[in-house]
Amino acid sequence: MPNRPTILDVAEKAGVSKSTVSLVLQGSKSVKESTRVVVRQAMADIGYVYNRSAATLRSSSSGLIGLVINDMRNPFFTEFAASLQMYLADQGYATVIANTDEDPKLQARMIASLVEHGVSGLVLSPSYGNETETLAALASTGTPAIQVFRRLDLATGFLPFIAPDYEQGSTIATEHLVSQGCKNIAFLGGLEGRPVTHERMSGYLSVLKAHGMAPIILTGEATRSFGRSMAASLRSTYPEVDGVLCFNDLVALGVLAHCAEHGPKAGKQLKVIGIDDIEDCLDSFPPLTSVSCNIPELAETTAKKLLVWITEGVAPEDTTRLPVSLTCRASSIG
Amino acid sequence: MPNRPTILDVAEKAGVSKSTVSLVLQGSKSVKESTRVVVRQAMADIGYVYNRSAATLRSSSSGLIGLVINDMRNPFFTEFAASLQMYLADQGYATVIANTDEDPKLQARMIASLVEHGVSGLVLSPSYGNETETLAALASTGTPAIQVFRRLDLATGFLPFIAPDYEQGSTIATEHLVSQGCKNIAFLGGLEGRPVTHERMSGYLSVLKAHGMAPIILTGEATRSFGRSMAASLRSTYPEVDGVLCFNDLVALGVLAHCAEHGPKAGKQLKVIGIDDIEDCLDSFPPLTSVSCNIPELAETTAKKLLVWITEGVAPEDTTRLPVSLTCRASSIG
DNA sequence: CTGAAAGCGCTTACAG
DNA sequence: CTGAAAGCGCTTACAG
Repeated sequence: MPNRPTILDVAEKAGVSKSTVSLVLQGSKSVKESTRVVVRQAMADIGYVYNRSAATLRSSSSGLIGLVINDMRNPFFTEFAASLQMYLADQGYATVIANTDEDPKLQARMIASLVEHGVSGLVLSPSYGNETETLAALASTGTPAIQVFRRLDLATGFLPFIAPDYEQGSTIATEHLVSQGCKNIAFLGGLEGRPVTHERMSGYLSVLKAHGMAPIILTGEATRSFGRSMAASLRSTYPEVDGVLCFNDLVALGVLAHCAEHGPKAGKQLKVIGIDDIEDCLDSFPPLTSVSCNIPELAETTAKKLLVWITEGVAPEDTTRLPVSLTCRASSIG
Repeated sequence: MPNRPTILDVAEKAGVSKSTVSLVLQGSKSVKESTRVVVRQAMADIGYVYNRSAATLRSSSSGLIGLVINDMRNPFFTEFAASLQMYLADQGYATVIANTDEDPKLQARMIASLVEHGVSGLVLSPSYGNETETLAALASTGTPAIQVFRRLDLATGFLPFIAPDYEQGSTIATEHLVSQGCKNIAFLGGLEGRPVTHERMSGYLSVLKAHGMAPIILTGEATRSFGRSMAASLRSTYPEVDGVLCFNDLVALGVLAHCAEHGPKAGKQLKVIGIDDIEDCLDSFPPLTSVSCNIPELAETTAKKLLVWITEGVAPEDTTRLPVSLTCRASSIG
């Protein structure tokens, strides 16, 4: 392969100066239509490929957006990532997705790497721990960055935060369980002491209080297998429980899996609700009622605010909460 | 924020020339340990951040690897992506993950964009269709690229291919069903006419032939919901079926979901096997027997071969098949 | 082991 | 509407 052609080659082929080629590349209005056509044709003829590194160096804007995710194996995050990437691609930005697997050390390294690559902006669904390093990596260049779903304590007033209104979500979910006649409602999953756990629990607590009911709380990992095992211990320890709100859909799906195997009948004897409304909710038995966070909308909002920040220098407000709704399916009606 | 410091600032602060700083950055052996320390310290002091765009421009190696995936919502691909990224990160490469959602148009655009960004190499799990454009985008710069899992027809001899040995997988899975006493074994899922469907079917067909059994084949989408609905029609149309091999785990999990709801008893009356061995196999009811492709190993093999190609110019052989194994769980033993 | 100089492929004012 | 020139921040031979 001979040396990759440059705008100089294009300019020569098209019989214009390289500035003109550059302007065509940027879609400038000040290039005559006829020259634009000639230049485009020349590019096609000699197989020109735009070199973004050069452009980035000169203009210090890479057109690259970093997305750092704490758990890419959770379908919820995957759906968010896919939506965000689609939207950004439409706007001419490429997305670099990095998975930190809840490892804060890795998170700091990934962010540092993305910053070196000159990302124009960053979306972070953070892992907890090591906050100082993570934020230092971010602060080193002043790259616009938004945190989503979870909030790092140290980052208030520095990293704008966008998330679904989990408190509202757990409120309407718990109200729904009450209206379905549940008398003993448990909350399952979510790691103790995490802000996001408390948020998702808060509506549950206030609704129970309003109805004079006592909370039953079993915290733990947000996984299917935790859901399965908790369903078992719930049954032996609190046999009176007839409704559960789960930290997320994975936990709820684990509960349903246990019920399918050992009973009680989900939907009938035990009403189950998850949070996130991932696609798998449709295919469980019975289909899972869940608090829908409208992931595509959340992704689009995040992308829009980030792009405004990047292109116009206007940072979003410190906290944005998006409304949620309850998608009722058979697991809570019966 | 004042202008981001450059190696010139570091050099000044450390009292050396900028070449020396550059050598330190590259970990060159020819810098005295004592100067190395001084330079590193200077970097830390003034908050220096490496500018990779500049380095890329000069050295034409970006340290960026593109991963283009046809379906990021399938946990199988997510696990592959996560493994690949971890391995590459260890080697100092950042991964750009792009999802094409089975859209070949999008695939061509994504690849073109990655190439513009100067990725050092590319891993492609292709969407079918539009092959010419996809390959043209790839060929435009001669970027080393490997296709995984699926193979584009036009790409033979041009895009090396790495995949699990699906034929072997379907062979051992079908043998297992036979050894468990199944008399009527069906194959479920996978789109008609796709090479990957035929591969996964081939072992099934040959084992059935060897045992003088007649094949029962229902092709279709590789999703949970397809699995559910196919389980229903299987039961009404072929009630004699006592074993099924599914195109992938999602289909098999759909079948299990149907069985949990309507019977027959999976594992007992109907033995079910999937392919891919994703994590969810552990949490279904009953746990799903599956052909394990050893995703982390596949990811590592792919990464290693790609890096050898990039750094030493040695392309991998045209086809690499990795061995598979059967992970037996309750869905096929009863 | 370290320094001075050229150049990677673009964009960006500035003239004309 | 188009051209000539400078420069973005590195790396890379080449001297010394």
